[in-house]
Amino acid sequence: MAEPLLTIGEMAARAGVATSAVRYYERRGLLPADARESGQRRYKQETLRRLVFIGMLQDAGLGLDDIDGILHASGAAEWKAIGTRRLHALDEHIAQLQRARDVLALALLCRYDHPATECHIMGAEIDRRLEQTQTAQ
Amino acid sequence: MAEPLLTIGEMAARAGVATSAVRYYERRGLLPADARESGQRRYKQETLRRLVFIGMLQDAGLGLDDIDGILHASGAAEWKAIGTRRLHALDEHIAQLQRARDVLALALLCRYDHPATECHIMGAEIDRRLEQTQTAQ
DNA sequence: TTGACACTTGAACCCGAGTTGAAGTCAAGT
DNA sequence: ACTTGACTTCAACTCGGGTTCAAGTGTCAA
Repeated sequence: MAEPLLTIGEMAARAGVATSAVRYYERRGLLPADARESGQRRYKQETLRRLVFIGMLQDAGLGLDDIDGILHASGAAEWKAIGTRRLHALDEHIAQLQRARDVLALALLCRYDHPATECHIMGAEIDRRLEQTQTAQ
Repeated sequence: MAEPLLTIGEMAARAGVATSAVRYYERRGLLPADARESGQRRYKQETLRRLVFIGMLQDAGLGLDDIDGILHASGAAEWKAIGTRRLHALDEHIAQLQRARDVLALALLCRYDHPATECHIMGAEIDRRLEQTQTAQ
């Protein structure tokens, strides 16, 4: 089998991250300090997969603390709890961005040459927001 | 008309932001330094609306530099150019989050009690990613 | 043996968007 | 007269996720 070990540079390139990030993850305990060959890091294939996995979770908006929690969870229940929490947060985040997107798109439809703050569409949105905070207290 | 002026505290509360943020925006030139009454800021209603507007753009993912560009644009063409760029970025961002969301949701469906990295669904995703970076060079 | 090259370390620095703290000012109320 | 409360300034700090730097080590080829 003699699985070939990867240098930090190879692994980083294959995962599409900087070597500095790999060292940082190792420092944070997200990646194992697999082995050293005359002082230099040599990583297992498995560690490359873990590195890619970290990237996927980051894309989903998880912070390195959460990722650490998932990687070091003692059972599926534990990492799924974190994942579920983040999934909800992500859904909410997406919905919020979608609303913001729609407002922005609408504003771009303004036909006249006035400053953005005076756009009647934006004006209506601003009023909506102001009323919300008024009534929210 | 004698439009009532707002103290920084009132304005911040109505817009739902911290007073420190208002001072910060003023320093950055996003808000006008309307007036002072014995050293204290007094803002026009219009400035409150501008503050809310800033919040809306922030929600849409714009940075304060872009917001500054929009607020100080010399014509609609200028602010719309910024807005359009950010709208595209926002669309891409939402799409990317959506993909990440789907992967995360899928991973949570794993039925067995193994660590997240060994989940076969994640495993497949990891392989997809690895192949992408392989072929992408 | 000299150079190129990829790697090593720890510490310091970067960014954006504010927040925090210390020390002071001002007007109103008791 | 004193306290309270909201404000003022400026500089320094926070946070997350790294990046950059200086100085050094190890290996290979010409």
